[in-house]
Amino acid sequence: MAQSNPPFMSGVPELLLLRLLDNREMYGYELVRSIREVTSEAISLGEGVIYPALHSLERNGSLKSRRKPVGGRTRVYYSVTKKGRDRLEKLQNDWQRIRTGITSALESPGNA
Amino acid sequence: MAQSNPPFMSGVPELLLLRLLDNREMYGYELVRSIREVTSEAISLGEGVIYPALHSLERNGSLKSRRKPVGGRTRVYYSVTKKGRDRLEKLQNDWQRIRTGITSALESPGNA
DNA sequence: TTGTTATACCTATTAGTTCGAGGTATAGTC
DNA sequence: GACTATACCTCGAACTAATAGGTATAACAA
Repeated sequence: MAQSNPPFMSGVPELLLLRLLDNREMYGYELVRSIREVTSEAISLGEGVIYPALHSLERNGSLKSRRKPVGGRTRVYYSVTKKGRDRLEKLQNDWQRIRTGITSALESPGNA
Repeated sequence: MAQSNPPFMSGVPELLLLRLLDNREMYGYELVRSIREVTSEAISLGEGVIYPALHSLERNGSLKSRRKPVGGRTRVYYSVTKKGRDRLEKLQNDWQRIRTGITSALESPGNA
């Protein structure tokens, strides 16, 4: 059914990925689990969201990757570039602005 | 250029419209200005967003409308139905959950 | 050895919504 | 007579998250 436009999720995968990878390099499968953790289970993003997002971010220069063999398997580790850090900062600003705006609206008079 | 997927905006028009109309009936042009106000200018939605959103919400039964002639012009006033109130509650819950999750993630260790 | 689960990567398709630009028409002001 | 504000509307483009499905190895149990 591919429920497409879930409310309030646009930009969220990108923000979370950049935020986590700004800390330390991680690989896709690890990021999937990590996102559940750092959001206190509030947000869960599947591999079908994470991998395309990582590829897209690498394509536009926000991330770089390196392949690292670990115990017979190969992991692809991603880390943030300068461009990615700039993008992260912009996203965080956008988030703050919208978060504040909505909070403001929801608290507006008439909140019986 | 129709900049399409601005971060963090999905679901926002729907939430704000339902929230404002839950208070009192309003018409489209009024809602456009009102949204700027109640969000402290943080969020601005054009008519190209508002009118289609209103039509869509009416189509799915969340809103009902009535035409009201005012000084030679006709305004279309919208108000929230039972279904719309349910939808509003769900959206507010979604918003809280995601807002909390993201806050949690952004405050996670490594916030140099 | 067979079956199952966890790890680890990936793509294709769909859905649908926000956005800017543009269009019509009336009322009021300068 | 021109301009701005009010008030409604549609169209097309762009984009992105979600589900479902697919491959392959390692580890563990039965």
